[in-house]
Amino acid sequence: MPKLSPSTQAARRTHILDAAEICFARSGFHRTSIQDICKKAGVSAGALYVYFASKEALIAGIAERDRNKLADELAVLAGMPDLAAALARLGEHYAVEEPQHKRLLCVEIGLESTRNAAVGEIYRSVDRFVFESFVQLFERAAAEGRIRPALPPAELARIVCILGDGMFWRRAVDPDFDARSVIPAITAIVSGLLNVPAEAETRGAPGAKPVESHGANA
Amino acid sequence: MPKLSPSTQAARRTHILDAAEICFARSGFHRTSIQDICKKAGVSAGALYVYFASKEALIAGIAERDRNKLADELAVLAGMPDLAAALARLGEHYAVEEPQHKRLLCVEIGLESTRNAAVGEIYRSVDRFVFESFVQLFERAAAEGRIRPALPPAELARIVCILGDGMFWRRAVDPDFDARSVIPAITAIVSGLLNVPAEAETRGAPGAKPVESHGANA
Amino acid sequence: MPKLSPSTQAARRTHILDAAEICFARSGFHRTSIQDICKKAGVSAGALYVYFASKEALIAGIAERDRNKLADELAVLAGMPDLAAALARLGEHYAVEEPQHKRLLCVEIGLESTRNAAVGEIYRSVDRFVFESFVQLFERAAAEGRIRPALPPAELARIVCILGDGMFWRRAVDPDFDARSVIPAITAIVSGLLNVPAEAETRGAPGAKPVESHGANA
Amino acid sequence: MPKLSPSTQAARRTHILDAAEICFARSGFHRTSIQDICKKAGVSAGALYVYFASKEALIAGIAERDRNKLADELAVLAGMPDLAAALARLGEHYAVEEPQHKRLLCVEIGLESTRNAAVGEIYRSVDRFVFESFVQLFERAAAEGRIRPALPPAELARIVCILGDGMFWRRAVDPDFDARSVIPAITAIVSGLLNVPAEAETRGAPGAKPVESHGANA
DNA sequence: GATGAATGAGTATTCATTCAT
DNA sequence: CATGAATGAATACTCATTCAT
Repeated sequence: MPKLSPSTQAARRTHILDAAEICFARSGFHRTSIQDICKKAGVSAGALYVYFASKEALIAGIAERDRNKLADELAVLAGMPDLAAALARLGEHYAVEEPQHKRLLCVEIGLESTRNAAVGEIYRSVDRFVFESFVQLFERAAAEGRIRPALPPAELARIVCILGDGMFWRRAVDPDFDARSVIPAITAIVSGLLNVPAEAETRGAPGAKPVESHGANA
Repeated sequence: MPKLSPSTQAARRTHILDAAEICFARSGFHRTSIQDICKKAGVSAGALYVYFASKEALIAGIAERDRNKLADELAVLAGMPDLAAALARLGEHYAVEEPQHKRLLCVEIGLESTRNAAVGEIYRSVDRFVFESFVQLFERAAAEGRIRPALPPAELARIVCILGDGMFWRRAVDPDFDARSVIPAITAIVSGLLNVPAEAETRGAPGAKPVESHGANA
Repeated sequence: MPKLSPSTQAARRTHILDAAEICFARSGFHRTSIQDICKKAGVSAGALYVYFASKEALIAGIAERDRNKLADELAVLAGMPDLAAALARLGEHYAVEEPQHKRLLCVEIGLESTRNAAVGEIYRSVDRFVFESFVQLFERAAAEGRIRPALPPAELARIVCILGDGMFWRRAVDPDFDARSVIPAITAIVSGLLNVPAEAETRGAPGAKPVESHGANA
Repeated sequence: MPKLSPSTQAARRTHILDAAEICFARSGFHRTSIQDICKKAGVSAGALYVYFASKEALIAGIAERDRNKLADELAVLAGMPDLAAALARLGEHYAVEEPQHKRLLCVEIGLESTRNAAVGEIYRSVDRFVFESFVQLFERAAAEGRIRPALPPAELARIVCILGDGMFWRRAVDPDFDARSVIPAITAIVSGLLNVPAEAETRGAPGAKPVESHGANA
């Protein structure tokens, strides 16, 4: 077998990561054995170790791929004109559409990031990127007059992150949680914070009104 | 040998749970060995197995104790007259005062709850209790005119939970997170949602103003 | 099972070392698996690891025991009045009586001592002890007029060691080697080097004469 | 693909053996992996297996080459007129000049010879050759009156071998051993055993004097 | 002939759990 | 009740060897 083409190698890596992701999500990093992953991937232990130097490297690989996907998606979002709609879309995606196994994986990665230097590095770098993206998004939108927030962009970003984290955690851990039904209220809160001027409101985030109304009569 | 008095037994159990909690928080459930816990507790393996039938039982014991403490604290909260202040106090407690190791433990428990029936039972029952407590709290406060929320109590409770979850997750996983600096804004959001009538505002949740102000100029 | 008495513990350790010694001698350190030793000792893997922290520790334990035995035997020798007889006895013991497996073990230890710090430490410390013992032996004997060597004690010790090493190596590695038949000639050489005065010669190492005779007419 | 010329094949074999020798000497036969050797030789695993059927064959190849070199060197020696000088030269070469890694390799080979039939065959055949060479050397020298040993040639050969073995072992295993400083005394012993007639002594084996002198004053 | 990815049995070590004392 | 030695299956990882390209 001569040297595999880089694309084949990458495909092999991806295939193993896919299998590992499923196993890790199902049982957690530390209750998943290398053999489990090999079986799932239909690959021998030796072959796996051609692509990943250790179980740690596999975990880091999973974390990296997952986090990079998040970063990519956020980058796409940053280009959308309607900020509130984009955020609603993001929430919808992560809290409703994404399959349960990905969410558990995400908790697993976050937890691992506190105890594993390599994963921690990856995790925090993406976390910083997400935060910075939000800050820039808000700064630009404010500069262009699309929003008039009462809070500075960094604080706004913090709160948006916390709301996202809360949705994500609840969604991961509470099987009865109906994300769809809270998204309107959450969106309304965010809209309120962003304080989108009336003339800019084209389609109105559903549920935005309540917040504004009670804000008005406070 | 005469049977140990129930109180001695309970003390022993508590002592072992304390040791387990520290170990579990430090290394996670599945990277902590029974021997680690025995060493920490200064107890032999045989003795540990007198009080806990298995490692699973120990994990469930930790989960139960942790969740019950949360439930207890919430029950105390329910008796406080000033709702917004009570919530701010709760947030302060969990997001600022509580030591890091407890927070990681909590993530660990939540994650375990998705894969371990016993822990899941405990976890969800407390989760339901917390939710119901909030609902009742809000219902009572609304009935008594202390708050005038635009949203129904259940939705309100959902959002408060999500905010709490978000703070807790971020606090567990992000070493740079400064909970104290976001609490005012969070409190303002909640106050906005609760819509505390002007005459009821005794001390004003710090940061409540911003939300109201920008709500006003929406 | 309460704490085993120290003597029982020591017996257990010895039992495992015995099994390990046989296995190591038979197949070498690195072709012997822990399971081989467990089987030979009739002990589970877990039990073995109660007494030895690692395979390395087991190897070091073997080396230590073997070297200490050598040191002990040499100490006994040092007390014997007839030096030449004592050396002949030592040679007889190591080159003839000792079972083959012990000799291979010894080569294994020597080789390991060049690549394993712990074993190296043990090995060299005993080596130094052996050398120093010989030096002192010769110094005392010379001071008391029992020998009149032409070489200084240290050089004498060096050569005796080399002769011993040569016998031991050959005995370990050459299945046809008849140690018994060369001992007389070796003894004669050593006697010649020690130059035992005529009146002191009680039993005359066989073959001593030739060396002296040709020494005399050189 | 056309068959490689025999000389190219031999060169490849030699190249691989060179790499293997370095690796084996550094880490021992059983802690050296085929991959280590491939890396050192800059050759793929598949290519290595074209030239050597197995790791065993590689070890045997190393043993064979090493032993044959020894036999060759001894054959050269056999042609030298001055026996004592030739022996001193041989000792000098193996105990002083030869690099440490070769000596460890030699111990490794000797040890392996006791457990591996193929290596054992090679090892013992060279050992016999060395012994027989010495015997013939001594017989011829005695017949020609160049030496007048008190011992029969075979015993003489045995002792010379033992002295050589002792030097080699010590040199391999004792980092502080100063071979050069003992060679005179060893040479003196051998000269004494050979009993070179006075008129034959042309240049005197270095260090021969000491033995003679103390022989004289016995 | 050469490559190097793949195999899969084998390795040292750990660990939840038991049970003789 | 308490002890801690003992169990033995399970784990991550290695490595001699093969073989499709």
